[in-house]
Amino acid sequence: MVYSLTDKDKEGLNRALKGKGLRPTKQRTSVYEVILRKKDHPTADEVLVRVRRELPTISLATVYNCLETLVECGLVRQVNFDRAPTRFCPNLTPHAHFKCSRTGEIFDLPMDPNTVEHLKTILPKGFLAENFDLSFVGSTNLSQ
Amino acid sequence: MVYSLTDKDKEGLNRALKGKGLRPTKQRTSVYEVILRKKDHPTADEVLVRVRRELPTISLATVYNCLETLVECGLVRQVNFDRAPTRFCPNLTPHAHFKCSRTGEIFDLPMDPNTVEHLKTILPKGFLAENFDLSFVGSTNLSQ
DNA sequence: TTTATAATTAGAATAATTCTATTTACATTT
DNA sequence: AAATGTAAATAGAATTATTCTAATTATAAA
Repeated sequence: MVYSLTDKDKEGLNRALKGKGLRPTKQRTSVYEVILRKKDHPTADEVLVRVRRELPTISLATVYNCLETLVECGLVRQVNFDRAPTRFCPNLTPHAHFKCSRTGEIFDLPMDPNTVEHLKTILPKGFLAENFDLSFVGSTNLSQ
Repeated sequence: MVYSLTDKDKEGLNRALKGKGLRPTKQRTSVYEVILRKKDHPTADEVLVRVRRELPTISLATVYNCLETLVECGLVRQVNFDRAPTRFCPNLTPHAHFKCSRTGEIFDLPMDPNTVEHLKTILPKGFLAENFDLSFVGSTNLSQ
């Protein structure tokens, strides 16, 4: 094994899975590992490539299954942009996403609790949000 | 013609298209008409069905072309939810979307300018947003 | 250890979107 | 008004993204 989860992350995964009555199989562990290791926003295809370095025979269907499980457990989030495949994100802190239309790069933008609270004020009575996805598209000028 | 655009909407369409050097063909007009008429959030497939009542031979590819053009002209917006086909929205006022996970229904949630300004404060220096997409998923209890 | 269940697998199936090559419509120039 | 050039529409194929299916394997519990 080239990579491996920290004890803390491993434990977090085990606890979250157990909470749903699910098992920490090597596929799930490996997918989680890959998602945590490089904190970018891979598509399912990209996850497949990375996981295959550890588990050369894993299929795309299993990667989808594992990612779906991780999302259900609240360990991974899905990120959507217009007409683009789903991307997956291990950052569980409140944040938005920004895609640079020039480079395609995706950035996490942290949101303070105050902003999150402010956001929720737009929910009318009777609307209970389980989660939200806030994505910006624009251009970056990071040269300064 | 059963339906038709108001003069105001027609003019808005013409002006927006002309601004991009494009022509108001009957397909574009009809797609726009359908999108404006029923203010829900149809997928491209649903738009096809509706437009075919007017233009029975129009193809899905043309519907995609027209929708893309309308998006580029700023007359229609795309709405994304996890693992779901793109939906299209004619509401150009600042708002978010809420999808009820029970019924699948999608609601527009208006955002006041103050909230929009607040949102933009999370953009770091050098990040210029052209647009954003804010989507909530949760449950509604509209029985009260 | 048997048994029951959950998970994985490959590959097929489906759904969503884009591409291609041809035809048609439009606007402009003659 | 006819010819010309370009934009748009078209059908259908191709591609991409995702889900489903049925068979096999792994795991946990009895």
